[in-house]
Amino acid sequence: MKIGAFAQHSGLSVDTIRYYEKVGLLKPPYRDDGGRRVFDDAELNWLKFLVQLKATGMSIAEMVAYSNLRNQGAVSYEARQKMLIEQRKKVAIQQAILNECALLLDDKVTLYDNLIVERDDDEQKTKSPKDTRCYQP
Amino acid sequence: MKIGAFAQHSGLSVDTIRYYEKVGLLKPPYRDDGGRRVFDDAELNWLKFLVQLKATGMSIAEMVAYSNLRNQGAVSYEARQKMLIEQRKKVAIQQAILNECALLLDDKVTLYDNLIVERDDDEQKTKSPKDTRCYQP
DNA sequence: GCTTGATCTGGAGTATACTCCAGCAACTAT
DNA sequence: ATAGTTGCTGGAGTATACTCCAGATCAAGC
Repeated sequence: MKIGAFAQHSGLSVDTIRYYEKVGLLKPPYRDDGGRRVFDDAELNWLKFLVQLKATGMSIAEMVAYSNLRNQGAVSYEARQKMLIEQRKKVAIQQAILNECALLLDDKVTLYDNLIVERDDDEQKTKSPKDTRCYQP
Repeated sequence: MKIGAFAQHSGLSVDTIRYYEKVGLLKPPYRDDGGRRVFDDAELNWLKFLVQLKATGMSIAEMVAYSNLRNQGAVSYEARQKMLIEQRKKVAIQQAILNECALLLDDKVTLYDNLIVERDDDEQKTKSPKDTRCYQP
């Protein structure tokens, strides 16, 4: 598949694909007669994996390190696994932080419900104190 | 408290504190006789909240927008609540993505366990094929 | 008094990860 | 055949969020 389709299937832009190739995340692909890049499904799966690593907060530099290990073949299994274990730990930390923040946001949203009610109550009282008394004859 | 202590309590650097003030996340603090910033606990709590918003992936620009609403007082309750609800949704999405990535990483780590065993089996066979036959006399 | 460490200002510099552009080549549909 | 789309390269530019620096001031301990 050509770079446009490759980009679309991965959710990245064409420029980003070329950038990823330049920094070493993607291996230089086969070129057709016209000098255009042609990517295969294996490379698409690899790129999708990179996108997921990125979603975990891994930097390009780290992904390049992983990519280089991958290019060394079976001898780097341990090193690669170690990197993934490290990243897994970071994900756990991020998850904990996000869970905390989710609770905080929920609390704050509830708090604003209360603040809005209080504010509007005050407004009522200030504007026409007699109105409130209508309901307590 | 002075900027050094303020920075330490918030987990940010002194430079970052001044940067946050410059962009409008922190209001210009009281200055002592020597012209030094003096922060109070209320501002520390606000900053800690900002740090948590940042942890949810909110950008500085969005935080400034929120901060500006806050400075308008009670009239912006609804607008602020709306922002927090939006951010809460983004957090839910991030959580879903992270959960998926956590599963992926766990799978990959297990996969590497298997790959390592396979690789070492192959190595055994290649090096001394008789060895494997020892256990099948 | 003097040194040391914290703080000040304004502005420049950095890291990361893209993103865009000019100018050209090649494929594709009409 | 021609117009439009896609792709190419090399390099410059951008957005974000800091981070660092020079040169000065100020407070506190010896």
